[in-house]
Amino acid sequence: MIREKLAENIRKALMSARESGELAFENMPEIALDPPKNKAFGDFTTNVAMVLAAQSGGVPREIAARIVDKLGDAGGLVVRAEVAGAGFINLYVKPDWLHDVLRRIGVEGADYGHSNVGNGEKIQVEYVSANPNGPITVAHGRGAAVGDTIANLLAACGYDVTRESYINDAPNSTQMQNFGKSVHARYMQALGKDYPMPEDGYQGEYVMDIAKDIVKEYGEKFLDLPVDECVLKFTRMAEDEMLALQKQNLAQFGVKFDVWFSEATLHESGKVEKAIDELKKRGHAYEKAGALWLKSTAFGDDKDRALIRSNGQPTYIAADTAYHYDKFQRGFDRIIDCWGPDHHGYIARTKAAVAALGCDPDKLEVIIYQAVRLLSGGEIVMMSKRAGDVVLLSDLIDEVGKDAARFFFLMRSSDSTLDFDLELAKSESSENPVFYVQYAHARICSILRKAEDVGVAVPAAADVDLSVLTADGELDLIKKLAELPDLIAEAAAKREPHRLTRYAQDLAAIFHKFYTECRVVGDDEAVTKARLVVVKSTLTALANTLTVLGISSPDKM
RNA sequence: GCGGCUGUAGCUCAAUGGAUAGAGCAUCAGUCUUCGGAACUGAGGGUUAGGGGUUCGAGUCCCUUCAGCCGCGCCA
Repeated sequence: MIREKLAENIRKALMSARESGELAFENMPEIALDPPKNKAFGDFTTNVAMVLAAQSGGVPREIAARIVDKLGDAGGLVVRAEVAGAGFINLYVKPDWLHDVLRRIGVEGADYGHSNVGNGEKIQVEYVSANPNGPITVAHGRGAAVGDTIANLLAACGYDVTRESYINDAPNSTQMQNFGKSVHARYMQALGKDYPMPEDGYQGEYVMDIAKDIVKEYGEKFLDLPVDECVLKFTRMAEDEMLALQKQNLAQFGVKFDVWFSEATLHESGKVEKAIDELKKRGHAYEKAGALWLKSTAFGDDKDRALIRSNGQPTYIAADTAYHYDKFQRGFDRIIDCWGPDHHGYIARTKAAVAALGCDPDKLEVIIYQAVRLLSGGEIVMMSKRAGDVVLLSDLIDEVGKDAARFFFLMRSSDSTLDFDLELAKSESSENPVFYVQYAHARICSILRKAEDVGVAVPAAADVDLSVLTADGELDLIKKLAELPDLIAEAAAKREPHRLTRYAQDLAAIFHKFYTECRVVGDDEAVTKARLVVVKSTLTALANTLTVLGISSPDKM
């Protein structure tokens, strides 16, 4: 588009200046063209003169002046080019580049903002990955929103994305055993027995619900079973129920996985053993104190990690190593794991394990999102699964709605802890950013309904004289629309979904301003038609942004 | 002790190494109120935690000090 054309012309100017001896440089610098922060600095600005000065010497402003001189009107694209500040070149582009933006949006529609930079590269995003011993909680919620949106972003950029969640269902894990014991204790209690909960048992209400379900279906049938056998049976039953519940919770949140990968199957299929054998074969495993260890220190980890305990049971790390080995064997070009903050210490060992297996650890990328604090009336709502006062994702959705929940989880950089203000999220006012954004969408729909009422159809951009668009409110809005493709590409590349929520808010604000300044459906037919194109284009860009975020675009509110 | 994240306006947070550090909320003052007022305009408010360094140029990169949160198992 326009920027490639401008960059090409700048390159030509540079070459020409070098040939005439006015500039000296060895390597053609990258031509960065950015919309300036301050619109008094033109439509696009480039720092190429300063880059050249740093590379080959010279005074930036003088270099800039020579480039401007050679650039001329850049083949008719540029109205004015000027040197500013420390050596920036500010370009004022002929206004019809904005018309191209509108025409492009009209043609691309729901694909506007998407690209093919991924070029079909196979990429896997793993997120949520909860223990199947309880419902999805608010703590999982951020991971679900972040992982899902990163997957959406990558898909929008032409990657071949696989969404996957790992089920931590290893039958001999202490967590799952504890869970089974808790269900068992509640079962006994539900039948009126005085039976103690295990130490570190799961106190959540849902455990009692599971027990009651078992009583309802089977009555006292399991009362005489040996405890161990009964616990195992209950673990399996409860796990199935929880997994189904988790899927339901996530579906309610707009999250669906292509693959649910069970840890238990890794043990059953012998893949854990195989991975361990491979590590032994490669000489990266050794025995000590009756246990088998991975020599992860040889690959940058702080200490070696146990693979098989002295009691013969494989550790979580062993299974996780087998899991990542399996991912690599499935042929992904890139693997992204999305983990909570308590897992940051596992990056080094997971990469070490992968490297020890002969896979490229650089293909494995781990995104750590920081914790969520729920605030209600300024007070922190406590979350602890075992204590039972956990906040469930389904409760949060019931409270504030799916859209607000997703938007709030995605508002901040993943690196920052997130304070989730419940009152704000459910307030139906302009203070609530998700309402502000959705309101803009609904308002546009309302304008389009109005146009329909008075019998004006929204024309195609190509059929309209767009040169009547000259007001600041109109031009600012179109410039914002023009940013979307770069924004999505950048948010995808940096794995930063929060750029989208910010863009949505900015776009909504600029639209509201436009709305105040520019009446759309009015007496002047030419202006009405052109503005309808602008409004419809805004609708498209806003809806596309919200779609990537997994948030609905309401026609009415 | 080791490691991670964070520290920016009264509050919550933005800012590919770029120009005068920006939004929202709150406060104060206004607009408009026939396309949805869930809107818009303006003002005040800053030593980007402190110190050093790198360079044309640092909130951003490096070093260091301080503060807050989190993690550091033959748990998962």
